[in-house]
Amino acid sequence: MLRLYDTVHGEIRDLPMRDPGRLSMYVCGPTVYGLPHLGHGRFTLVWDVARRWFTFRGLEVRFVSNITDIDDKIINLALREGTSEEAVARTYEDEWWSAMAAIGVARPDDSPHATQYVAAMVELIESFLADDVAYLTSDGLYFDTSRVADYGLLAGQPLESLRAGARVEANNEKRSPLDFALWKFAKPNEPSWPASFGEGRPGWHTECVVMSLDLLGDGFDLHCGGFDLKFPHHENERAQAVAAHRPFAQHWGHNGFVMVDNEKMSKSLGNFTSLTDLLARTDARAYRLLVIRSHYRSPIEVSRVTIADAERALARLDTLARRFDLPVLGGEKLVKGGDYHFAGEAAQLYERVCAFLDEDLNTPLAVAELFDAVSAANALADAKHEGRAAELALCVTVLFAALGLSVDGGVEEHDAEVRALVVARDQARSESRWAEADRLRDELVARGWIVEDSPEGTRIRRA
RNA sequence: GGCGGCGUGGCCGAGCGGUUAGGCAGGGGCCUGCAAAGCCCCGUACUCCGGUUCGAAUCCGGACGCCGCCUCCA
Repeated sequence: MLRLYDTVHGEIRDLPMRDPGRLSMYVCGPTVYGLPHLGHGRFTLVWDVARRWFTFRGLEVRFVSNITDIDDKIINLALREGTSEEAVARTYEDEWWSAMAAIGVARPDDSPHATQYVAAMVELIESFLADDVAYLTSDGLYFDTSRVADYGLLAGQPLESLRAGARVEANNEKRSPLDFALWKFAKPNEPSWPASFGEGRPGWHTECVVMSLDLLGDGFDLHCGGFDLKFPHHENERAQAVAAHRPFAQHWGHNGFVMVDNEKMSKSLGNFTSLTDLLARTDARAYRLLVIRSHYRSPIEVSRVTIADAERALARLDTLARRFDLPVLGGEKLVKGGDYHFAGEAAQLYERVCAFLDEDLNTPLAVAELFDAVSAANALADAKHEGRAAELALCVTVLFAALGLSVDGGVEEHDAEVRALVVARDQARSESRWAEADRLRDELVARGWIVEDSPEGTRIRRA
């Protein structure tokens, strides 16, 4: 049974399924006005891992994640750079998808754009006006949060207490500081859409509720995002669904932040590293390993030290792949558990890892178990139990692949000149000309190779 | 001010009542022509102060420190 922590109930619960065997999942996506940073990388990795694991376990997952392509930040950037909002959104959406591809996050089944859903949003807002749940101010339409009885459910506190904690608002026409913009009237030269209540653009909270319900339907299963979206974003999405009398997400999942020097990484703090920068100097798989080594709800510390640490751990896995000549699995194609059957130690490993992951995606325990299995496989092979060792090693790669981590021994290209050095070294070694062998090794090292001896002779790989 | 969370060995990071988490780094050994890789062994850690218990990192109370949300935010 697959279980997952649910924010509303504050406990781990069975994963709900409106249709047994099929899981509908919505993850709040990015606003495309800048390069994706490590925080975006974490939330996409976390939910990509979840999606992959649920798929591995036999569920048919429908995974939807939006692109917010109209927003104040986009407008401001377009103004600053003297370009159009469309151009800004397109540029950074392209950056987004290439970063996602680079870190191995599989494409959503649907990635709706806010600008494609404006008409539906207008319709929803009209119904709010009709029901007196929305009201007009000079700069737009607002949602009256007092009309939702259980407002504050996701925040975990009652409306009154939220209201008391709210800071000073710029807009004093709001009835409550908690009320939020459904629609912002267009200012000169801003992109806008027609609406019966006045030309303008939608507020952020309205798009996700409209798109998720449209694509996944009433009462869809799972709605996910970062902890910071819990309130007010998810609260407000939910409030609108309630006001529209539509059953909303049955289960809410939230992931922890990426921390830098014990502070949340965010654009507003300016302490972020873009994924693009990270990928320029790091194997993307190391970041995934770093992410799955801790629990998805915990904060993770990301620094050159922790990334380097993960890179070395990853090298240990790749070494295993090289030793056992393991297939490279994973990638864009999601792995299904039903395709594999294991015996002996591998079967036991499989059971244990599944038990950990089925219970609130406990990736750190699963990873620890898998690293134990790496040692075990090597030890078995050292003891000449080749068959058992190979089976266990294969199971390790299958389970890592299930989490989207491709263990890869990496066959690397080398030219004839390098090849000649390797051959010459093997020759020297076979004749016990050690000084010559060491000289040839030094030469290979100088060309950027790591040299290892094996029963089959000199093996090299990129340093 | 309200709500939530956290403080674990050199670092990262699990565990949440009794048994080695795991990784990285470090030390010793085996293997190796020497290495590398691999294997084996090693640190005996849980902010502090009380309490509950036969037994607490794990439960309760308090103190201190830190973080997050309440405003755009993954």
